[in-house]
Amino acid sequence: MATRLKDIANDLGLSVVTISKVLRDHPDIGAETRRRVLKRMRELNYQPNLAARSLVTGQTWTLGLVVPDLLHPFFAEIAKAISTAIRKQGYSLLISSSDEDPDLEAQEIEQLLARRVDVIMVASAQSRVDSFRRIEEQKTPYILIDRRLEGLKANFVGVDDEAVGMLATTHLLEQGCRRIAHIRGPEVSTAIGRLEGYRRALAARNLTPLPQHVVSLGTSGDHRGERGGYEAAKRLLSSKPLPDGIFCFNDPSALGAMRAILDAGLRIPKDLAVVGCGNLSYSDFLRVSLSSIDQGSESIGKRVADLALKLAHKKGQSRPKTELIAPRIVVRASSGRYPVASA
Amino acid sequence: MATRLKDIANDLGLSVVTISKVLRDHPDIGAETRRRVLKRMRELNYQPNLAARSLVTGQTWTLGLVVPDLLHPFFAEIAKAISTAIRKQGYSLLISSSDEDPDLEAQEIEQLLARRVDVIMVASAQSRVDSFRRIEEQKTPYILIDRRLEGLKANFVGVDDEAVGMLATTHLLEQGCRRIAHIRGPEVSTAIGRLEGYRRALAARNLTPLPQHVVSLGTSGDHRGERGGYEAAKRLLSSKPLPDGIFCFNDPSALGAMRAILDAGLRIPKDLAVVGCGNLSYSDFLRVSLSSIDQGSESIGKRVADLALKLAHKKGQSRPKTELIAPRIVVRASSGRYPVASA
DNA sequence: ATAGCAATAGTTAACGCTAACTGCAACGGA
DNA sequence: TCCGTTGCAGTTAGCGTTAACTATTGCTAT
Repeated sequence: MATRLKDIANDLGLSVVTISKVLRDHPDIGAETRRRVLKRMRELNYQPNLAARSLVTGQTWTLGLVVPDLLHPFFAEIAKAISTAIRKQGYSLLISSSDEDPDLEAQEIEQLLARRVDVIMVASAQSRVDSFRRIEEQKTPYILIDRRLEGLKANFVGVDDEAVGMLATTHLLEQGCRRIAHIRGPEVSTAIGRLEGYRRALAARNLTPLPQHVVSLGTSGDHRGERGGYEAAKRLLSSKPLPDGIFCFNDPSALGAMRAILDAGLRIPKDLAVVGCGNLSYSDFLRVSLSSIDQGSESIGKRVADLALKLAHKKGQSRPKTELIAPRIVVRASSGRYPVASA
Repeated sequence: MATRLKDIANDLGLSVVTISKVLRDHPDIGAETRRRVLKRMRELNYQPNLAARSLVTGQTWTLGLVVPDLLHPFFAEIAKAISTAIRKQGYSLLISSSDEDPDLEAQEIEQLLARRVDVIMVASAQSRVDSFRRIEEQKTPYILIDRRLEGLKANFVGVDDEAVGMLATTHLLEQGCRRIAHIRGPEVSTAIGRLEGYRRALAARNLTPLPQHVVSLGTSGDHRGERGGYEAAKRLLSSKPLPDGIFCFNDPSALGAMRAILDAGLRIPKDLAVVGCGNLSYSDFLRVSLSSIDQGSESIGKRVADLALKLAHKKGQSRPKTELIAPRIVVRASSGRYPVASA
């Protein structure tokens, strides 16, 4: 069916190895022979069988990526950036979506190990490290994206979540908010980091958050958090004293929260300012455009890719690297500095 | 490093083939032997080397997907649905984003061919069929998603674009619009089909669109079409007579168009009703929530996956299949039936 | 002349797995 | 008793490629 080295070798009266050497730019081939071989390769549209090559070299020229949700623009953008960056080097990308399910994620990681991908990249939904120990056993390099795991010394690329929390909270403080609430995410490093940043920003002004002003999204409901944000905000709206600003774990939860606030007849940002995190593409078109922390997903993707390529090429273990991306804030109507559509 | 069949065979004093047979549930293995082998496999955490297996079977248990843009929720959802559906059968998904660039897409297809994926699935940004002829040469089954190509008899799964155009336009007619404009997309099958549906819906009421009421998004600008929609709408707003309804090729262009309309001081839907296509996730949260045609991307993904699995298993060629998904309309504020936020 | 080397091409074996066939013992029916 | 069958395991060969040697020239330096 497909052309093999052997076909070219037969056509030209050469040995298979000679053709293979031409393919790999091996020095000990004469100019004329090389020319003939290359010509015939083009004619037959030769494509090396990567399975065969992998079998002997141990490299697959394939990287594996596991994300919690491909639909989430944050992860989609990372995936896209990785794909673009590695393409040039001849690598392909095996992507799977774990649906935020730790078991599914573990299963996917096993798949990637079975396929002997050169590097595994995971934005993990797990809290246990078992899967990663398995990866280490197989001596496959891996990179954690966005979320870290306790007790795991691994390569990591992600946003500086504490900086995220501080940036958002400090911004709200600067807008004049004094009773700032936080809708926090699940028990993963990102949520913990943002919560910590929120606390530290308040502490820097000698403020302490009221217990009833830190509520959790909960794990129930839709995966993106709109519903969770809606309900968390409703709880905040019935708390006393009423908060005058909310820093939301992510943009979907911020959208949910804004809906709850508007439904309750309050004004954004006049009565309550809102800041999200993620800076989703459609923020500009919202009823009240959402201020948000940009996590630089494209740059995360790019740096994951660069690190992955580095790991793919060097054989031995190397000391785990941590790359923190600095977040930046994009201020829109929901936190007040600009004209407000809903006012 | 990783466990091989040979290791298990040595441990148990059996031959490699016996182990391989257990692995594949071959009948001629005794119950006791099978038990011992399975036990040892679990202990050693055995994972078959898929490269080796592929080499001998000719199957890679890998499917390839090329989309124009992973960030676009339509394609992201398709990718996710495919990934979920094929996982259960032990297949993995190689995904690449062509960035709407025909040359890049052709290159990616070559990559997938070199990797001998079992089925190639493409939402194509190409207008030429060369790449697909290449796929046919290699006798790899393939499926076109969403966009068809002229002169290509291929498996196709996508929304019925003419129905999309008719649905949107008929809806606007029912809302009382009489001068309905269309912001059309590029010269690909989807845009052509929707335009055709738009024309037919009008024709069914003995209406003909004015030439100045069919404007093109253009290829320039950002890939999602917000900017294009904005500018196309501005052209429409300076045309005479002013349209009273716009059917937009996709949601981003509808968002752009809505911004242009609001910027011009007009009201949606009172002065101008707008319908998009794609039913993006955040439609509920927009300044004016956008009526949109839902293309059933999840069901497209599911059906692509099912078809792909079928193609992967049967060896011979089979007659190309076409599966058309029926679109449905989701009516929101931008086309009037519901209370309007911006009014 | 002739060891020694560079330049070029070929030989051999192996990567880990599976398809197809062969071997052998035990059993049952004629 | 003998043969055919059935149940179970092993042997052989090959998938397409590459790593690591080996072989054959012809040339240069001694």
